[in-house]
Amino acid sequence: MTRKSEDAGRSTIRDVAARAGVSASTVSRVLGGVYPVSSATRTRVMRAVRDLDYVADARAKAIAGVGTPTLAFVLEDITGPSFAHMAYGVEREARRLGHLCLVCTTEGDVQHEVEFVEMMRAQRAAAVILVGGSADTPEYRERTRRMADSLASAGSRLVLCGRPPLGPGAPVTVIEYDNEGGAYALVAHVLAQGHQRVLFLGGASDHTTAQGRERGYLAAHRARGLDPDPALLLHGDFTRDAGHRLMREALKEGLEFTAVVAATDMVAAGALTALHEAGLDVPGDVSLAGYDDIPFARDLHPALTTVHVPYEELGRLAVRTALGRTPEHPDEHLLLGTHVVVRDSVAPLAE
Amino acid sequence: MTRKSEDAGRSTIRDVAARAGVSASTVSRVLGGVYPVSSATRTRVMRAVRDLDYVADARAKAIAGVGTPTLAFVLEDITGPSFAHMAYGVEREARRLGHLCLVCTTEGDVQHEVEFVEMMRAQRAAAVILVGGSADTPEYRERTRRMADSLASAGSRLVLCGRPPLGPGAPVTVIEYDNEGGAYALVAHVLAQGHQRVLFLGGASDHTTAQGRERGYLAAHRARGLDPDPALLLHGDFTRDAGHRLMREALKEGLEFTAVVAATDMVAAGALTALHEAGLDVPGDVSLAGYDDIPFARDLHPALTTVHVPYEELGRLAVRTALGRTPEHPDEHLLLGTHVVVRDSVAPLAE
DNA sequence: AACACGATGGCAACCGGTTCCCATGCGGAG
DNA sequence: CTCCGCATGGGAACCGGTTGCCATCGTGTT
Repeated sequence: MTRKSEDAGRSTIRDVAARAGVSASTVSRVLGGVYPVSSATRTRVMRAVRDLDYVADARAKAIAGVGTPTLAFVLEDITGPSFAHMAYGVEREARRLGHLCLVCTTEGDVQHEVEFVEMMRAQRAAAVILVGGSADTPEYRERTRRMADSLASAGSRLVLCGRPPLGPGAPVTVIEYDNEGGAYALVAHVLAQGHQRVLFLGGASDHTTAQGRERGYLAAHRARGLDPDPALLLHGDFTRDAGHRLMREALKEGLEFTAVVAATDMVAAGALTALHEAGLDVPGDVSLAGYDDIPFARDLHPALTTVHVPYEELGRLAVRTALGRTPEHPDEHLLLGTHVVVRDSVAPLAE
Repeated sequence: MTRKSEDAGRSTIRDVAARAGVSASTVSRVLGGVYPVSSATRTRVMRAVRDLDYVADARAKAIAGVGTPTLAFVLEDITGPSFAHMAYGVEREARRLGHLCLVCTTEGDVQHEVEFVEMMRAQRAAAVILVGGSADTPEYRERTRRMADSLASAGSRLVLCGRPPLGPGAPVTVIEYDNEGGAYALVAHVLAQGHQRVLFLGGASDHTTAQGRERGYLAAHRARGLDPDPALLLHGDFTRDAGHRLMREALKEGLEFTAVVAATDMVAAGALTALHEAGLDVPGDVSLAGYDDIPFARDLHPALTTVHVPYEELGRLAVRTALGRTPEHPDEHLLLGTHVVVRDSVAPLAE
């Protein structure tokens, strides 16, 4: 009889109006809730809405200026535990603030990133959050600055989360965590155990996160009047496999060291496996430390000494400050602190 | 002079038209690309577009029927490694197919889930992917079925990914992986090593994923004519902490067993730590196996024997089949296979 | 009984695009 | 030289909502 069920969801506000015997404006007002409508009319409208299983088209509402705001966030790889935690923080806070949350993984492809940001500008996203370290080249700054400007001119906002800042004047919000400070504290802890030759399993040498951690490594040495052997600075990337490979090579080449500091826990995990494969005991034969304090760090054997980074908090802060920005509170640049978590993988130097 | 820079991004197609001295339709056509436009006009328009830094409002395009389609996916917790991999698969495939990807974490709250699905219906999302096991109660079926119907009537699509199916007739796409089969194979492998008393660290007892794995555990025993001691079936959840706690308790209570099968690798990781804390050697004193084959499984010590689940592929398939559904290819119900990965944590029973 | 006023709800304009349909103007063919 | 047709671009309707403004109607007041 009625075509009620077959294409119900496709119905428009005018269909509802027709069925309720009122005008579209009235339906809109009933659904809006504030405008005074007689209860008889309201009932008829609500009934039509239910019959038709009507839901207002969010996109149409958006264009009329009453939509659910959206926020986007872009990262290299969502499977990385630390990124996943940032994602979690972002999503949670976005939800709390009533925002929808778009996500894009770039797999490190700059082109993807640029295109996605452009799409977000078209979507009129309230903010775009770029997550994760990067090479800090002039090209990077130029490109990122352009994205920031174009978003800003569209009334949106670029947030750099754990990414190199752009220098003064760029319309960006920057939230970082202290890589250098964390690495400094961690390496200082290792050196305090008497180790003199500590191997550093770093990331890509142009990656700012990696650089910061490396600077901390060096600074901690200098603070003790030590001058680390450059041969002990190895570079790979932030993956488990890189840690495994680098460690194996170091072992094969007969590099001498009594402790290893990895640039991330993932790297440390790979390195640990390589050490075990070589029959070495950790921390008996060699000490090992990581960075990030991913949940798994506790379950490595021995439990990994590492640096805790408040990733989830980072994500939340990113959206909060980006969205909460007002003329009185313009650009912000936050630097979150970290702290080392002492577990079992670093021991005093024997002998 | 010109107000070019200050509010550039806010410009509409009519602003561009005015600046180029043409009509809005012409601008639309130039940007659309197909309609014939003289090259002089095209140049003028493009120049105006560049000057104003104009980008068409994606929401307005969407309502006019030419938008970028969107797809949503909903999970409990994005920080779980297996979920994160599904998320990765979903996002990748969505991007490949030109879809935007909305994400929502529910933290297990059913209300969130329902509300979010309703929002997605309003957003006219092409598909909504629900990820992760759940209790399979009548209430679940009822609720989920309602979501499926309402999405279907709006021309959208519900996908259940690793979730209990709804029975025949519901407009859903279901993609599962074989929990029972995987657990069967894994436990069979453990039993084949001579173990007789194998402890099972399960998940919530009403959770379908947990149930499937438990069924596999039981079936493998029966296939060998064994009747497992019910005291060896422990229930917690899929977290690392549950594994740790359960294992500690089992040890304290003096439960007898020579092998442990955990319902997930996370649980296994916690259990492994508890075993180590108790001074037990794995696999010397007790064997241990996990489930999921998360990347970290290799770096536990000993490397964890586990069941590989193609999570990323699962995510991709979910979007592909949901989007590729046509009248000729209606509902699908796929069951992906798994395989056990033998590493070092399970050893033949000594003696 | 006439009048004022508040409560309701419809009309139409608008948000920012797309596209159908038609008018114009140009060039080439007969 | 006239006629025809195609290339080009404008006008207006439409997508699905919201909202300002105004007409109407019922009721309370004097």
